[in-house]
Amino acid sequence: MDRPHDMTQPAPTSPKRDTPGIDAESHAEGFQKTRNARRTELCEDYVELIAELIGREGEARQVEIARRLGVAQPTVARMLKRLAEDGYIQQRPYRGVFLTPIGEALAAACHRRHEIVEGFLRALGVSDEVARHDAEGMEHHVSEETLQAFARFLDGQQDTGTR
Amino acid sequence: MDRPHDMTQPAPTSPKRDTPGIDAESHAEGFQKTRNARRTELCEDYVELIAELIGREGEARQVEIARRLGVAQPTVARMLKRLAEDGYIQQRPYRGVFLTPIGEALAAACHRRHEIVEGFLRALGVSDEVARHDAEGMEHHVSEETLQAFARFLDGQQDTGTR
DNA sequence: GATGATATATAGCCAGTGCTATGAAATCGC
DNA sequence: GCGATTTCATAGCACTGGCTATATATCATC
Repeated sequence: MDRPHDMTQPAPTSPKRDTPGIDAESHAEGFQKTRNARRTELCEDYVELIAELIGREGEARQVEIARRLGVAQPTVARMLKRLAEDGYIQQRPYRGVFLTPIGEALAAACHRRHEIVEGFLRALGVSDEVARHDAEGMEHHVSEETLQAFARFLDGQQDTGTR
Repeated sequence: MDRPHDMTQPAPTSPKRDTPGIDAESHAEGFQKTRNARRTELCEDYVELIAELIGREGEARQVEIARRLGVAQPTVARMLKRLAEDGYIQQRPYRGVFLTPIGEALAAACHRRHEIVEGFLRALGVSDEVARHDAEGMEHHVSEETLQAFARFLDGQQDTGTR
């Protein structure tokens, strides 16, 4: 079992049921998910960046990844090892790092999400620079449902916005 | 100096200037900010939750905070110590934790932001549950400018939406 | 006021993600 | 092909934020 979760209390919700609709447990669940998502976010940032580098520079080297992410090279090295173990990338020493099909798929999904979020913010009137920055932070927390809503809004804009 | 930033490279942008508009450095800056923001996010989550608990239950105890956040009580104890050192809260052992004026202000700001983000998502047609979850994740990454855009949209909705 | 329950504090562990320093391997230039 | 440069790997450290186990302090009840 991953987390025991301590079920020893005998229904602690009953003594104080003045909460509107959200009980403590589901609240906690959300926070836990958010915490655990941090690992995934890093993976996504790496894979997305690697895809971008390959597309733009023809290759993705550790030093360049490090420079883009603003971290030291050994930090990248360790993370790449993990990404390789997880099957997202393939490392060819002194030739750069490449995406596996799985990695490509993840990168594409992230890129699509990023584009939608950033485009959405801009459509709302947010400045380019801020849209880019906020999109970078938000993208990992946008569920598919919300993404659909963003996309819907963008479509609507396209119809009415070009008059 | 906080981060040396390694200025030893002689203008590394010049050899490959095929990037559209974003150089590696500003890219890196964004990631670094996002990383450093994590500490702040936790503070905000705590302060916001404490305010909510005080408002709803009349008091905020460690055990309850722990239950809401889905973490163990010692984790909360350590974080509360930090929040107290940082001047956000005041701990009165066995009587609960209270917000300082600074803490109150932070909590209010976070609450406002949270409300706007969640309301905005709902206005976009996102289901209540998902809106709540996504807002929790997104709120820390929404800049004031984007928040204003969200608020503007909500105002617009109010006018045309009630027809 | 003793005692059991509850609340808090503390110690010590682990994993993750930063870092620097440094070693080893490959590539490049000549 | 040899030395310099570049690229990558590794070791070892710090900090944060999880955890469990356990001690201590307060509260409530009798």
